[in-house]
Amino acid sequence: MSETQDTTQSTEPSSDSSHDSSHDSTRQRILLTAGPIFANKGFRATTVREICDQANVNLSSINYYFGDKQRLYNETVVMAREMRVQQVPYPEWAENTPPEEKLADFVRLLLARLVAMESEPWQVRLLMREILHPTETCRHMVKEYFRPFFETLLSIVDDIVGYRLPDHRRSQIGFSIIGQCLYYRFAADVTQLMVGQDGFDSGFDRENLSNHIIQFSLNAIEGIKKEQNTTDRG
Amino acid sequence: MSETQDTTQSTEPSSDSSHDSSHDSTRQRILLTAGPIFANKGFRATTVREICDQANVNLSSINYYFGDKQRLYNETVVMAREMRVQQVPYPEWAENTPPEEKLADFVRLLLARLVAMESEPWQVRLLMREILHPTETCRHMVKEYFRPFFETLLSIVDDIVGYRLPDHRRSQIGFSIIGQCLYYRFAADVTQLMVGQDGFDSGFDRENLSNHIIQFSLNAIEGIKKEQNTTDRG
DNA sequence: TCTCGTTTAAAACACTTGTTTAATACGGTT
DNA sequence: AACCGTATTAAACAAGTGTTTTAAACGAGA
Repeated sequence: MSETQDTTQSTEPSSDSSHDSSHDSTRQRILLTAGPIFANKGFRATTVREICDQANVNLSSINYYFGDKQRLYNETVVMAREMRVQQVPYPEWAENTPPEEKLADFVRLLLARLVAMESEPWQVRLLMREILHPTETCRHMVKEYFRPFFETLLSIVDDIVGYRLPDHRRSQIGFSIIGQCLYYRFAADVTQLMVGQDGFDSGFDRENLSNHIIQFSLNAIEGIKKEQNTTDRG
Repeated sequence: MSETQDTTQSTEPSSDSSHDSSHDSTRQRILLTAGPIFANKGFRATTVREICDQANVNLSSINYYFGDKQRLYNETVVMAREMRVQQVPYPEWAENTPPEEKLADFVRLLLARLVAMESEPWQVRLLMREILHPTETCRHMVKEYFRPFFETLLSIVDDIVGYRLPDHRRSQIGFSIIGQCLYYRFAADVTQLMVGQDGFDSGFDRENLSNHIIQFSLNAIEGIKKEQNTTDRG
């Protein structure tokens, strides 16, 4: 009765957790190997054989532990986000932190999470793939994580402006800031082609970049603030 | 021998041009059918059978006209760019056009080329794929088209600022502007998920968007200009 | 009509892919 | 030692892939 374990794949393989009970070193190894490969080549172009070879596990292990390739992919995506958030945690702000400083921290956080020039940011690349072509997994992440994250940014903008702009104006400002950061993730390769390797190394490190985006955005918001005031008065 | 039409691409291997002499309706049909499919599914996920079925040509036609799948893809990419540039041509400016207005036109042009909400912008989607994962074809496009395009933008920025900033500062400003535009191409789906279908339709049409990006960027540049001046004096 | 180069057609080929099967090795319990 | 559920292995399977082959249809010129 209690031993319903053998019904693991009655209707669907279910990939379920009956396996990961004891030592899941194999399972972990597959996940950590699959991540970077999926990140680099995408779901379709990645072959299970490649993963298994590189992880030194048998071909059928993927089916054994995850059911099929798709579910393995899903698990790597959620793992990627968790790892990335853990690697670059959210800042804690004091009560009296001025919003301008908060914005600066926010941009730095975003760039740190997105553009990790050093080390292998395969987690980021994987998440970017989801942003480009949202699957169900992504829809869930938007609702659960991206949206609150975005709302934080917008409330900071509100504080800087001094009052709340119309919804679409707030969002546009938010996307302008995020867009500048995202650009260097999406178009990193082309950017490098554009300014050359040397120019890229000298003027586009994260420090340099975040300073520019912060300044650029603060200036822009300041301008909007003034403009809004003049139209109010005029 | 007077018929030099077949020397269109001498050095290039086969896929050769001995075919396109007479009626190339089949060839054209393949190209125009392959474009959208490649744009939607990418190179790998697209099958030659799918293209042939949809174009109502025989399976071996691709090999006959293009040599192989890869060369067909390359041709669709260059065709896509040509079509897109033709669809949204570059503006002609009068001598005395103020740089602010040029910048506005530039942003509008970029958004028009990138974000064609209406109609099927499969050409754009195909080009974006190349930007994400540059191939040799893309490297050539960068050198030949993107770079001059970018330089135009930078010289406009120079005019607005009034003098020439250091190279990396100029480029950063350029990328901030382009980044804001590109964002709505790359992250369109997620953006829609973020603000909801209604909010998206009401506040994110191209007119609205370009106005925001123009204002945002002009404000930012104006701020940089002032700052630079104060640091000069201080 | 016959010929010949070009274009289309159908089938076959060779290979890769995800998935499944059936057998074996392992570790703890009785 | 015998047993049994778990984990691993090697082999096979079935479907799909890009490419090649071989033959047939077409169209114009002699």
